[in-house]
Parts: sequence; structure tokens; C-alpha cells
Amino acid sequence: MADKHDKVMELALRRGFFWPSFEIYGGVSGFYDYGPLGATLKKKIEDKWREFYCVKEGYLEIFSPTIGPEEVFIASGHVESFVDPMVECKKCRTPFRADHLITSVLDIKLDGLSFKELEDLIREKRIKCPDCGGELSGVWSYNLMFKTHIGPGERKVGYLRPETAQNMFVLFNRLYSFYRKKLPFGVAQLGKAYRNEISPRQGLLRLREFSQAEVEIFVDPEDKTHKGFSSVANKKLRLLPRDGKEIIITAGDAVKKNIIAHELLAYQIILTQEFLLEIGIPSQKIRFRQHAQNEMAHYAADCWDAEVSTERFGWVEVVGIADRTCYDLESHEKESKTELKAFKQYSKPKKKKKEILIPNMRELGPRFKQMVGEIVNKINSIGDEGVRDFLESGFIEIEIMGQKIKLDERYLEVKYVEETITGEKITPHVIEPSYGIDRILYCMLETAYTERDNKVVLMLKKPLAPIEVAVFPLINKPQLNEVAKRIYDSLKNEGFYVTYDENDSIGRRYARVDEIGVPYAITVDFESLKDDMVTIRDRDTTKQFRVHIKDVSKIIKNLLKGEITIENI
RNA sequence: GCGGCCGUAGUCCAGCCUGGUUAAGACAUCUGCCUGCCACGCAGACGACCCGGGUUCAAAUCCCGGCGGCCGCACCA
Repeated sequence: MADKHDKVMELALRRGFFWPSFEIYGGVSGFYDYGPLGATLKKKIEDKWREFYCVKEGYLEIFSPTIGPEEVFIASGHVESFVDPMVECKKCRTPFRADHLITSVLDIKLDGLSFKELEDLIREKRIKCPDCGGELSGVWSYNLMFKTHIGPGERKVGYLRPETAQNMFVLFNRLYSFYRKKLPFGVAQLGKAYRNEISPRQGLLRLREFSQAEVEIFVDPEDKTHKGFSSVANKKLRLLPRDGKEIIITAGDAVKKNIIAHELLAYQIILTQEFLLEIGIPSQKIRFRQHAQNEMAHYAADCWDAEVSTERFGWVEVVGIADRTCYDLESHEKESKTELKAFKQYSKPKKKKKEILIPNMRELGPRFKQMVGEIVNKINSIGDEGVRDFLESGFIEIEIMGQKIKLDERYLEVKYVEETITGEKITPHVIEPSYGIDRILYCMLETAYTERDNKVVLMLKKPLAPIEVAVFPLINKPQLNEVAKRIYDSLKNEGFYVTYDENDSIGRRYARVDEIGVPYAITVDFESLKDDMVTIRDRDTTKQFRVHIKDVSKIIKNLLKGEITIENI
């Protein structure tokens, strides 16, 4: 029995939403081409995402390279953590995660062992294949990143990015200046990411090259609020928290009861829900699942997945909403030796009284001559502790060019000063909603797929349909064709995605456009030649209304926007 | 990566077990006629054995390998 997944895949293939890539060379799994309808649909989903995040939230978009130098992914942890240690049974060839196997056989916890250590443990403890008792192979690693080389030769290693996020962390200082050094700010990026999956399946749900739409919101770690939160606090969410008990709760209560860690995360979850509803996923097919502690990515502190219910695969993750804390910025700061911090100004400057040492130049100059410069630098860099030592013992000892110099009260004077501290440097935390565009597109198609009288009707949300309006002559006659083509041309000029068809019967043409989700069809009949009116037919109800040709474009526009319906034109 | 099943026009599939003339059908597509609102009818056209090797006089068919798909195991930041 063909399930909905089969039917959607068949439709996608036949009508040009997407196709397996490189078919004439036998195909390569994990890659798909978007055909004309799929590419247009994808573009519309992406534009909707832009409308939500870039326009309404003001998180402007950037566009970065998809290849990055090794250092980026060493810092991000992907070179080390995006790897699985694998062993294989030499006899039955079953592969195992080496660490999982040892953990389960020896009933011990393993943390951060090297591959060699894992291998030694297996040999020492004589661990065999749990399935057949066969001998195990050595430990080998599988890194899910695509590796490449930058420039000639193999000296400079690069990787195809496994997520779009890293570019935005690497660019932090530039972005921080762009946003005029104020937190919070957000940056968006829509682009390709690459993961060399061991065994990709399930069509668009697990690709080796896929489109991510990510936003990184940089915030003060002590202020994870959102100014728009009060307006969404009453909206309901279907949550599946870590404890596994599903609840329906308002965003406000979820924060109050500490189910969702903070307002900003809750706001992002609501925003994601609004997005999914807007593209036509019904609310009963949406839930948010909290990651278990051990399931979370190496960088995340808390993470909620937006999941959409599908017929074959059950709940499918389409958006991940994570609090990545300061992990990424700190890692890049360390690896690049470049400060990646924001300056947090205190609401009131803090005053601090302290003692400092003032060099007595009158004495130091004649005594130390050309060494004075160095000595003064050393004195100025002496911390509070050094000052305290001096107060107690009456001298300090410094080292200049291997020479120890003792300085006593003759050379130094203690001064009491009041220092004003206006703020401090902090590493912002990052909240990240990360959309899987391809998965969303699949879920949209599956949701939209319906059958009516044995015919497929793709009930896509109207503004998102790749073809927005079809124009037909009632029958294939030159007089009608001429008028229909004129309407077709004028709609194209108005900016609509339009199709024109005069082949076969009117019924077949309606069926053809229903199948690809065209929301409205305009039909020119013989009456039209007399009264300048045409029929608009609604995809979902097949209801028809006659309107003036001159009003067609305005009416279609309003229908698509949902400002009017076919019943109240 | 392993195991099971599978791979034939754009799509769905017959034929394969038991090798043999021109690989059948349906739908879709195209052309012509017809057709006055939901896949109408008639006539015609286009179009396929996943790739490589082997066995054989002869391979879609049997054997081996590869690639791809589905399911299960494993994996999935």
C-alpha cells in the first residue's frame, strides 16, 4: 500500500518538485535537485522566513562561504566531536560505536578517551562482538564533515560547513560594530550546509547537502528577555519536556514554571510555531520537544525541537531552537586569539577606591638612566597585590633584562585614587533558531496532499503555491484563446506566477493545476466575449465566481493574501 | 556500513521462476479532429529493460560486482 510519503514522492517526481540527483550516472544518495516547482516553493518558504526574521524581528541576513579553514571547525568542536569512534566485527561485520559498546559491556562510564585508549580497553578486556562473539577490528573514526583542501597541495585543510552558524560567530566583531555595539542583536543566514551522512534515506528528510536558515541572537547572559514577549505570553504551546509528559501550556506559564528556561527561548518557540502555522502546518501536527541532557549537541545548554507529525516517519524535527550559551564565542576567542566580547555598560558607573604606586622620577632617572622606561612600565603594571606587598614590606622587587632590582620608598610613592568603572566586557550568549528548509518543504507537501474524486489536490497555503494562477479558454477556440492569452500576459506583467493551457478538456486542465496546487483558475468562455467577465475557480472548493476582466489582477491579489475569499468577492 | 526485498518508457507496472521474432498494458505527454465548466470521445505519434563483467549460439530473464531505492540493525551535533 502506498502511503502518503510514496504518493508525495511520486507527485514530486512526476510534476517537477524534486528529483534524485545525478540520475543518469546512477544517482548518489543524499542529494536531490529541486525542479521548477520545488525551487519556486522553496524560494517562497525562504522568503516567508525572511519576512519573519529579517523584516519583523530585524535580524539582518548575511551570506558567507560554505567552505571554511580547519581552524574554524577545530574551534567549533566539529573536528573532534563530530566524529564517531567505530569498530566492526571481523566475522559478522556488524559495526558498533566503540564507546557505546565498551560502556554497555563493562558497565562503566567513559569520558574523553582517545581512540587508542578505546582500542586498548577492547583488547585488555577481551571484548568480543555482542552478536556473534567474533573478534573486533581496530577503532576507526568517522567524521561527518566533508573534507577538502584549500589551494594547491594538501597543506591547507578545509571543510564544507556542517552548519551555517559558525560564520556568524567568526564574524562577531564585525557584526557587533555593525549593530553599533549594542546587545541584543541578531544575524540571519540562509544557505547550504553539508554532512556526509553514513546512510542517508528518507528523501528530503536526511540530505548530505541541505539548506539551513539560522539566526544567531547575541544577548546579555543576564538578560534573556524579549521586548515582544508580553504580546505572545498567552499563546499556547504543545510541549514535550525532558520528563516525557506532554503538556499544553501558555508560553508565559511555561517560563514561569521554569519548563522553558527563559523568555527569549519561549519567544523563539512561539515565533517558530507561528511560522509553521503560516505555511500551512496545522497546529495538531506541531509540537516542541526538549532535548534530553545526553542528546544535546556539544555546545547547547537547552534545546527544543519543533517537530511536525508525518505519516511514515512520525514526529520529524524541522527546527531546532537552542541556547548555545557562550560556548561558540569563547571557543573561537581561544582558537583565534582574538577577543570576541561585548562591552556591557553599567547603568551607574561603579566607583572603586584603591592605592596605586607612583614612580619618583627624580630619584629613578639619575639612578637607572636608560632602564627607566622599562622600570616605569613594570611599576604601572603592578596589580593590587603588588601594592599591598609594598605597603607591608616597604619595597618591591622587579626584574629588568635578567637583573633584579629592589625599589624602596625612595623610588615609589603610594597614592590613593578613586577609579570609575563604567562597565565590563562580557561574552554574549547565543540563542539560535535553526530551520531545516528541505524538511519543512517536505512536511508542507505531505500536509497539503489531499485526494478528491481520485484526483490529487495539493492544498498548499495559497500565497506559497509555486504557480499562483492559471488562465484557460473554456475550449480551444481562437477567439477564446486570444482573450485568455491577453489576461495571461497582463497577470504576468503584474508579477504573478501564471500558467496558460489550452490543451484537452477544461476538466482535465483543472485537474492538472489542482495537482500542483494552483489556487485559482481563470476561465474565458463565450459570454466573456460579450460582457468582459471571466470565471474564477477556487482550488479547494471548486466554487466559481464571475468577475470583470479589469478587476482580475486586483481580486487575485486579495484572494492570495487572504483579504477576501471566493464567497465574498 | 551490514542483512532482507527490489530496480523495465515521464509515472504505475506485465514479462524473469522455465533465456529465443517487433518487450505488453494503463495513465501522462505531443499532433489532428471533437468538445460550452471539473481527468469526455476518436485517430495517430513519442517513449523503457540501472551500470559493468560473466555464462550462453542467444540475457530484461541465470551468475558476480557496483550504483540506487524501500524495510530492519547501526548512525543521525
